Amino acid sequence: MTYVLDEIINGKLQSAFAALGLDEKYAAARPSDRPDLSDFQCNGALALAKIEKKNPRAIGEEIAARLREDKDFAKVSVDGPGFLNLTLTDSFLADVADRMAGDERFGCAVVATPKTVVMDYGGPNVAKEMHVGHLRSGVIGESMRRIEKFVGNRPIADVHFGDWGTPIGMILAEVIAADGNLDKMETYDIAEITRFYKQANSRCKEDPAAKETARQITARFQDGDPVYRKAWQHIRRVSVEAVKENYRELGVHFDLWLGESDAHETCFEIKRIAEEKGLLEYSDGAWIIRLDESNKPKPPVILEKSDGGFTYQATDLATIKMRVDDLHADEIIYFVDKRQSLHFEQVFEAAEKLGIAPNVKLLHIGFGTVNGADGKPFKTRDGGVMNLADLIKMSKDKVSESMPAADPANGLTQEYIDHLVEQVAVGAIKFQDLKNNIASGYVFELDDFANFDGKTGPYIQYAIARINSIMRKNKNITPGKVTITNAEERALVLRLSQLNNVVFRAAAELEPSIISDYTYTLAQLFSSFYNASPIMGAAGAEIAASRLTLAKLTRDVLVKLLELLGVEAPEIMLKA
RNA sequence: GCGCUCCUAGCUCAGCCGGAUAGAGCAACAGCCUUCUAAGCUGUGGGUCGGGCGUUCGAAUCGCCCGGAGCGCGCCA
Repeated sequence: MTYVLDEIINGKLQSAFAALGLDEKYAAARPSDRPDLSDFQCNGALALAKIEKKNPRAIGEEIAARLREDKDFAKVSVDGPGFLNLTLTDSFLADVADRMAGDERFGCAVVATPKTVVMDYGGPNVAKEMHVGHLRSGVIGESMRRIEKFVGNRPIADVHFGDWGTPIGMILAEVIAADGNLDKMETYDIAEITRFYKQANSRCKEDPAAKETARQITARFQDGDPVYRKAWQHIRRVSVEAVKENYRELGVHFDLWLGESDAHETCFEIKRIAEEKGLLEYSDGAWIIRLDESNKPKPPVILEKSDGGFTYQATDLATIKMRVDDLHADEIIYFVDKRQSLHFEQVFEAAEKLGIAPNVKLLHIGFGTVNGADGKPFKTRDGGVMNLADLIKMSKDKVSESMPAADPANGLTQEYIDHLVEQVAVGAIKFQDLKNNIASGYVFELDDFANFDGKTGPYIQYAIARINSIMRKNKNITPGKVTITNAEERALVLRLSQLNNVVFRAAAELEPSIISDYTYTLAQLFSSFYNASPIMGAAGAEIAASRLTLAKLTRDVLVKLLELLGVEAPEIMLKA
């Protein structure tokens, strides 16, 4: 039996409400907005008063009278217009901490009915260097995958590689233009292929004829031309290797490395279903599905272009069908730049009309862009897009500047320090990405790279490293039963007790920032505890044992939280 | 033109399915290292929540209007 604090407190409220014949729907507690008055508050009396046309304070007092009989509450009061303020006893809270410390899930529940959640993030493309946009998608998606898994769902992450569209034709055209044919293709590595793509990209922007050639080659390639397909396989393989290396460094995991190409055959099926359902329409040489325009004008979904190639809307629909049929998805979640929201609205509506995803929840979680100081999407000095590898390198360079030298005196090897630099640098980048709401973008300040103070990944890593140090230096003490001896300890335990609530809210709202925010405040409370509650100088062995339990529990919870964010926790963290 | 999103402290952001005294980080200022890591802690200052009207006992939160910013709108993905 898991021990979930919110359920226990809500349970107490529910029985009080039920005993008074009040609707239990309003018997919900939440962390108090007024920590000076209470640990938890319940605003149910206010809502009930409106419905039952009674005085909210009178209802509140009736409920309070019941709750006061419960010895777990130190104080129950009705304040203001009818807020129910609940304060737990120190011994009850101490017991919560003991139970959390004794449970490998720290008192967190698991969902009653696990869902299969297909998660689509990353979305890198063949031959293109990964940039900060891919970073956000990967970092956010990876965190949500871990959160889904922790609460008991079955996430399946698919990278959904962009390996099928016009860029392929562009590269092929560019190589043919350079070499006369594709014979040398297999000798090109990722750097050369990327160079071909960049050239092709600027050529197609300037020259409509080049664009047309690329389009024709794309169509023939998709149609199955063996020479083109062979060249494509090389491009894809080399690109996947490069992308995997990028994601390995970031700690972003995928269960499936499928791509748009894998959906190609199913595109024909989508077209057939559309035809069967009478949804397919021929318009300006293209095959389209018209959408409902009664609410607002919405462009139609184009399945097949006038040149015969399928669009990415077609491949997205085909991919939905495959995820439903083959992976048995209950939910499909896309973590893609919010500028693509119209695309997903269109695709989801078409999927509904086609009936290819019955009872499957389709969600687009749109995230904001990474911006420069001017508030516009981040660009490098020469106006290009900041690529991911450069970004990571810049962060590492900054972290390296403040690293101590490897030295037998501090017990650190060069190998450890190199690893630490990576953990801190990547942790800083990822936390930055996860600390605000997904939908809001953030400003990427190069100058702030040297600064790891305040609400940052390294701050939390540092808190963990300090606890590790405490554990090392107090090996002779055995963690014991928790006793609350001061305000800092109480505040820490109270915050710890909200873990389950936080994790499930993050899962329900698909919002890792709920976790990053909680993680930060927990680390903050630990820092205060650290100053107020010494273990070595504790007044008595029992207090020392209690504090050691709190320190260890906090450390374990912080490590778990960072794990849910996809951030690593170094064992030792030193600065020069 | 149509649609979507946003406007909260000097800066970057939380809070938004109505509740009490609107919070944090950075920056600024003042303190704290002979004691478990100062990437830390403690404190101070800083707000017409873009503006207006409305709904409500109660609005940063809900509705409408206005102003400002960004993004997106059939054959790129």
